[in-house]
Amino acid sequence: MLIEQADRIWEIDQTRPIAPQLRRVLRERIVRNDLQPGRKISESEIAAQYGVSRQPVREAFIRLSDEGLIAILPQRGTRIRRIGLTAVRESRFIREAIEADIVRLLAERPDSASVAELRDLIDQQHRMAEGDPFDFIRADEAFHRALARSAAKDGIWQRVQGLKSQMDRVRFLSLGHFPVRKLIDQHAAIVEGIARGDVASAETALRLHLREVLSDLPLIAQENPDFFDAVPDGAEERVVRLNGGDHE
Amino acid sequence: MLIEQADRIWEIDQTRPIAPQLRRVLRERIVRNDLQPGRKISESEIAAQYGVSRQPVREAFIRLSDEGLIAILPQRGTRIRRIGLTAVRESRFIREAIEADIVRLLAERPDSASVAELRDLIDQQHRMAEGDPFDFIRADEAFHRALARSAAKDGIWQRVQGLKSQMDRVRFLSLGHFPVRKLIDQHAAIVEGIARGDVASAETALRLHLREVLSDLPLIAQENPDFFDAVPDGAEERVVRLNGGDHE
DNA sequence: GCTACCATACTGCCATACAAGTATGCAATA
DNA sequence: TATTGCATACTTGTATGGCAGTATGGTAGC
Repeated sequence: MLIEQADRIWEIDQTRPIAPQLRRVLRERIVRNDLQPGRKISESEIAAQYGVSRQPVREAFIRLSDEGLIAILPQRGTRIRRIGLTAVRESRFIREAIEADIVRLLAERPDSASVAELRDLIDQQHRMAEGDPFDFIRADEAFHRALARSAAKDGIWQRVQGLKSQMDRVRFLSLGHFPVRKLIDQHAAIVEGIARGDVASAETALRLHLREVLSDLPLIAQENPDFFDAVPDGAEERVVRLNGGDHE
Repeated sequence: MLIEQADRIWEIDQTRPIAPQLRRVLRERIVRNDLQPGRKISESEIAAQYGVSRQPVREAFIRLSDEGLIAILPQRGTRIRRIGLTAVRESRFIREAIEADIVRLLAERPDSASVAELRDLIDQQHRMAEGDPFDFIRADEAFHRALARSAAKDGIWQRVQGLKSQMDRVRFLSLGHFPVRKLIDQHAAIVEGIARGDVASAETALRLHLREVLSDLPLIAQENPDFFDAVPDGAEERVVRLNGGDHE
């Protein structure tokens, strides 16, 4: 289940509700940069492409627009939004805040079953460290989701996913060269913090981890200027100070 | 601006895009319990009511469904969702996490202009403490929004608003009897923590504040059983431990 | 060569029509 | 009386046509 529900996420099953399927497919195509930022799309174009009418396409567009993946300009057209540094950072900020509290919950009352499950997931990650980066991304996703579920906040994960799409676009741009080993080690640090009931260290580990993922965001933006909004340079990111170590 | 853009939020301006207006109006009606939980609504009913076609209504429904305010059952109908204790608590949890980090940011680098603005808002709240509860809710909202804007995370507030609707439904049920004075004092505690640069105390003040708002959630649910989902009692809420004061 | 104008094609938005599934009430039957 | 079957009136989902506003390319005028 972790590896593949993948078979053909790219096809539309005409016998089931079309609009939600389209939403999923289009989001995937955008996040994976198959539909490139700046490209114009239209309801009729996509409708023809998938052999459906414009109506479900429109409904998919609306949801994607809410997610910030496309921009609908009335009477002018619809286009894939470029990746906005601000949007990505805000998504990360929100996600860090939420997951930090989740991890604190877990560390305050460590649960051996959950810890075991998380360690299992990390083992899986080790095994696929050298393989397809896609698989690792899925594994990473499973890990973070497991964190939420362990804290009995599974419903929250669904909310978070809408935000995640912004970050995911960046991750798919940096597919090859992110430090898998390092990320796995950070996962492990989080879990061990939880297992020891060390709230502060678990929280710090998580915050560091989520910052790592986008640490070379400016670099990626420089390497793929066409995919990003004009960068308002000088606008440095403000993140909360980590609780460990430093003091006034 | 704080008091009234209110004139007639309940009317539809046929010359402007209809779907977004409908979304706003319907959300307001649901949050204020004008459209009561459990009630069945249909696209055609609402369409006739506002003198528009089904299409924009449908699009508004989709968005409201994403917010968790209504449930669309294909071929069966659409109904106003009852207030789910879990959904409310999850919304509150997320909001606490985000705003806690925002407050930490502010307290780490106190900005006299922002502090002055926040104090102004609190003065306004004092002046309208005895007045229409609606006005106080708006003032409270302005305060929390100002927090986000001061941290240069204004974009985040828009994301948070989607979650807030769940909490707002509860607030509108408890309109008369929430402790306005106490809430204002808590606002003040947050601001003074920020002003002193006391990160821990500001954060704690905010977390306490957001918990206060829903402290009598079970009571409200008991008093208005028709508005709430069947309560899975015994499921107590898990919140993160506050950093100040308490220890094992 | 340059500018202003206009026809045309295209867009998203809305209205309407049709399709398919579901609840409901009534009637026929056991 | 209780139950089954069906006609009917809903529901949402999808398709299609018309509308108003916008970009675009060519052309006429200078």
